[in-house]
Amino acid sequence: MAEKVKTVRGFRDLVGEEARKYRFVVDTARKVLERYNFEEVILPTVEYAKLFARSIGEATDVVEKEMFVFTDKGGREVALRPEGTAGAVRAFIENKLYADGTYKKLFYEGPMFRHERPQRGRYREFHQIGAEVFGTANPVADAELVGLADEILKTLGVEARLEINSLGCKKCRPRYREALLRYLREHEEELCEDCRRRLERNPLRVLDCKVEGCRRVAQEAPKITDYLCEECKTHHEKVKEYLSALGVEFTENPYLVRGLDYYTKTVFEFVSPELGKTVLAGGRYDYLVEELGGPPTPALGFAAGVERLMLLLKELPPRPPLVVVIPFGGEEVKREALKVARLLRKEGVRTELSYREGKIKKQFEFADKIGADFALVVGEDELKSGLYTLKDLRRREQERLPFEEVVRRLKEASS
RNA sequence: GCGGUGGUAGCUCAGCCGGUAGAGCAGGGGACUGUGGAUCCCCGGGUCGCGGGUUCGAGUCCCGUCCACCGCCCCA
Repeated sequence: MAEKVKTVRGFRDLVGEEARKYRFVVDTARKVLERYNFEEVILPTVEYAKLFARSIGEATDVVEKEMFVFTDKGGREVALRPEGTAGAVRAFIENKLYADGTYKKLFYEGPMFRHERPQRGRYREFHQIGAEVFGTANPVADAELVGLADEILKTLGVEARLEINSLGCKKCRPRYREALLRYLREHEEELCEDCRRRLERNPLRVLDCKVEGCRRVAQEAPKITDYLCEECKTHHEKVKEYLSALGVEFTENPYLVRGLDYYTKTVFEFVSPELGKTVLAGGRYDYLVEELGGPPTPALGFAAGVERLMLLLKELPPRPPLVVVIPFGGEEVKREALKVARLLRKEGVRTELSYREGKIKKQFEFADKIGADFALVVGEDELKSGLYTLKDLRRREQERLPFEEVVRRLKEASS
């Protein structure tokens, strides 16, 4: 045999049940999003690399070491998108979606790419379904967006606990950063190696380090919520108030910081206790549109990890019942079976026409093997009498029925 | 990127101190000439992940490499 070509590391096929799970997650999320009047945008997978550097942040891990970057034939640096928000913002600006002066609610879905070590629930090509709201600073939007996320997870039957925090704005975050940095410097020798490195670059990250010593230091660290300016504080209080009004349960986590630079004010994460991983996360990014060359536009959004949600699905909705049409006999029978199968499909019945030849026993074995619920025998006797043999393979009972009755029964079973 | 575990039949795995590969399930055929999940009989199937080394001889030992999984970092 010739050499087998395999998938690239971290890339994979979704086959059979995996494909159905993927579809179920995406379709379910889409239905909820459409009920909230979000509109789909279909975005490119490749963007100029600088888009991500400027939005996510030069110094973040995602940009620094996880992007698939390459040079195109014109010598431009392009990248496979590592997340969806940057592209959505770029599209919002490029298509001038701000022009009518209202706010815009968009969603997208598709593959993202990060060059990381693959493991369970983490692949180099993974999929996200994301939602973005452009053009409102109203905390009602924050609460409703989180509520929407909550509804998607509940509809999927996925359990996750919600954590929220506020990261402040241009006015208050620098003040907090200074205070935190001062505090962390005093305790530098208690921090792990990684965190000492983080100190200058991204001191907020130290707060959610899992190393014992760092956690102790973080416990006593100044909390951002104590440093919020009036506007941010009010915003944060309102978001919590509205969430409670919606009946969405949450816990406040002052150490929740997120790894991307563009966040302001509200940030949130839904964490699955079963996976020990975040399945959906997002927040507000009030300066990003402006920073990417658009008009000043407050905005917020989230992204859900499709693969992670797939791992948490308890059950898939069943496929509709399957009938196998079994031709038994000569050419005339095959012609009839072709027509019969087509008519059944036209009536909405999931139908497989058996291409097997030979003993009828083999035909039934085939029907059984592919998981059929019914077998419909089209043989010489059926042609003569006009009565078709319909067998319920689960109950192991069969009847000879006129075609109209066969259709009626199968349609009923399919509904 | 770092650490750990593992790759043997389609699948799950066994294979001892190195002596040239096995089980169960799955698959194909039959017992059973228009009826499937049970039973019995028969059968096919393997570059032991890949490359190199040690050895008279390597699935087994050594080195490298690829891949998967788990943890770390990070993240959806």
